[in-house]
Amino acid sequence: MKPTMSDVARAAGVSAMTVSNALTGRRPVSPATRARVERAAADLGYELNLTARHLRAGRTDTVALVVPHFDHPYYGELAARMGRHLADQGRHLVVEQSGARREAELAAVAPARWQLYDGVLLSAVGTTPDDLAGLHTSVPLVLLGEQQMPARYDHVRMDNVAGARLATRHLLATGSRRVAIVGGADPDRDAGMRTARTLGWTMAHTDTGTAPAPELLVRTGPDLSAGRDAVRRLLSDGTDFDAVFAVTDTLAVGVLAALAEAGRRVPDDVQVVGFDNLASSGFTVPALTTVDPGHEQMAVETLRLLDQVVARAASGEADGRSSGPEHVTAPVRLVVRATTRSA
Amino acid sequence: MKPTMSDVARAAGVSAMTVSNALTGRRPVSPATRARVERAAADLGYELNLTARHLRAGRTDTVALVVPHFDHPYYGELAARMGRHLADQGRHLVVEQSGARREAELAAVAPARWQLYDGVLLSAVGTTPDDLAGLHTSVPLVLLGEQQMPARYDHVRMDNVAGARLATRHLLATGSRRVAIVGGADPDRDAGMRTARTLGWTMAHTDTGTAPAPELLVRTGPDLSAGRDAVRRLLSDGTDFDAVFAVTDTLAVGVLAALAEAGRRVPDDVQVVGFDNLASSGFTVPALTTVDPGHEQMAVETLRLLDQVVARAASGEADGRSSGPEHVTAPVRLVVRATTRSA
DNA sequence: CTGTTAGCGCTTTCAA
DNA sequence: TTGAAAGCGCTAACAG
Repeated sequence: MKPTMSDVARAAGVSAMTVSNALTGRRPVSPATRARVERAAADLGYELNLTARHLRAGRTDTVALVVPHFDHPYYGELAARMGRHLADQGRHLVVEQSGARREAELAAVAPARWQLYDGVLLSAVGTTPDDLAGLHTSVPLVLLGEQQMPARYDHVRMDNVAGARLATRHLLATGSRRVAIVGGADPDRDAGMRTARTLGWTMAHTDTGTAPAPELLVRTGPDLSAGRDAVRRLLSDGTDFDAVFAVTDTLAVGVLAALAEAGRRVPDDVQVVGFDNLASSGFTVPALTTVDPGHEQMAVETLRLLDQVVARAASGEADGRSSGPEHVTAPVRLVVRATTRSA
Repeated sequence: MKPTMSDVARAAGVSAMTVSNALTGRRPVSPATRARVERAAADLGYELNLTARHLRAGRTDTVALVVPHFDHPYYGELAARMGRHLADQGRHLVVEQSGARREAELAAVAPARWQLYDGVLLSAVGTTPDDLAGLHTSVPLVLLGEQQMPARYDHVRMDNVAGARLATRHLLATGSRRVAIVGGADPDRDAGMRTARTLGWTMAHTDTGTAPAPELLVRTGPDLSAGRDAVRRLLSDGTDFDAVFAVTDTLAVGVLAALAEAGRRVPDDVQVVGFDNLASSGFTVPALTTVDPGHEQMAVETLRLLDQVVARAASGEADGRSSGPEHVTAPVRLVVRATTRSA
């Protein structure tokens, strides 16, 4: 059997309480006692049991971040950034993967898990507002993502419409007239990221008194290959286009690959803009013009809200009115690189 | 106060034990009782406390994977793959980030955390074999990574030397004579991934009865920009080279960016090979030839070893001789794409 | 500075 | 089928 504090206490000839104090330093212990305790602990190979401490303390000093996929660079970068911030504050971050599945997202924020973590950041893509609104408690939960979300939770998002509008406007301002959107969505379907970015694309056209041709809207999957396939399709359909707004940088990489393979020059024949400003986006050939969604602001705001809601929960408030849930939209910014011409 | 099982029991007019049984289904409960319990639980907004269960059960059904950085695609893909496998088996994976720092890696496998997880997969890059060898217990731990590792733990790695040799041999076989290595290391320094891959590069030359010129070895950081900067330096130094072996695909992306910016054609003027076969590597311009390190085999082997060591720990064996630690090297494979000429 | 008591919330006995 | 008691390992709270 694994040795416990009592075992150490017996071996050192002290009480368990003293062992605890000696090991954690929470209360002063005489040097002699501390030495004896440490000796005994080492001899027995004693190891602290954190589950017991958590049960006792009711806190874990750990925050969980639930993302759809570990291997999507956007989420990897998000997790890394969050992890750095939390580590700076001496807290732990653990990341879980939901596979973008509704059940997995719900399981991750299920009541049962709420004692495991002091708070949960959920990057929701598979759940409906109703799913989340149905949760019957005030969990320390902050929502991230571009879906429609229930109003009762704090929520941080990026300004998708403004970003897409900015991107598309830049394409139109630099001489493009037929701007395809790769990864677009029907505006009347879901209210997710794609829909919002499609709306921005449409609005940019409206701004200049035009309207995009319907055949320029290409629906796709989320992966690199989807971006490539979309452009191949456009090309094989003979659709006329002189610019592509890819709704994510990931898709944009596929778009660039397809254009290169078809011998279309970027930006001379076709301009390209992405969205997300991934770390790798400055290193495509040519370097990708994209929309920065305000990564850092989102991270900072998210953690601020988390602290707020955790404090609210700690202070025993069931559904406190001290400060209602906030809904933050981070500001976007266009990053002009080499896949677009200068104005 | 949050309601507990006793609260539910009182409300339902039964014992806590019956609540537990009714809710978990571990033991049969009469339909009428179950209904009353469920009713009471719902009314009170009862939520299971997992920390208590874990303390009691001594297991968490959760495995932790500790990686240096969430935002390095190699680790993101590794985590995603592990997560999928474990989810298929009904177990949880949580991922932590060590920042590649020695203390963080040690903290992640510190005794204190071992009750939190049924097992830990450590992607070690910051620790020395001695650090890990010093751990004084038989933790369910499987090591991943290309460092030297202490023999007492299971360890899964890729065949770096063979892979680098394969890559370089391909470059030499397709007509290149001056093969630069970007991200190389002095063979007599640490025994990490870079050293191994540098060794493979050297061996490929030896295989053909030549030796690489020292100025073709470029030391770099790990990032995209490091790959770009390495090539810029090579170019500005006037070093003659007609191929680049980048020790990671990430560096290779930077290499391609720098070559494009300098107007060197790939593969006509300069051939390029990477290492890791990231998901995005098929979508560079041109598509990157690279070494696949056997991702899937590594994942499968890792989980096999983990199950083994967890079982060993569960069966109370202190340092069981039933089956010693295994050291597995996954086989590599060259993936030829468009940054190299065909033989 | 150190010890005693009690209990975090759940579940494994053992008994009815 | 249900219950009572005991305890997982740790640490507040209250002595001393």
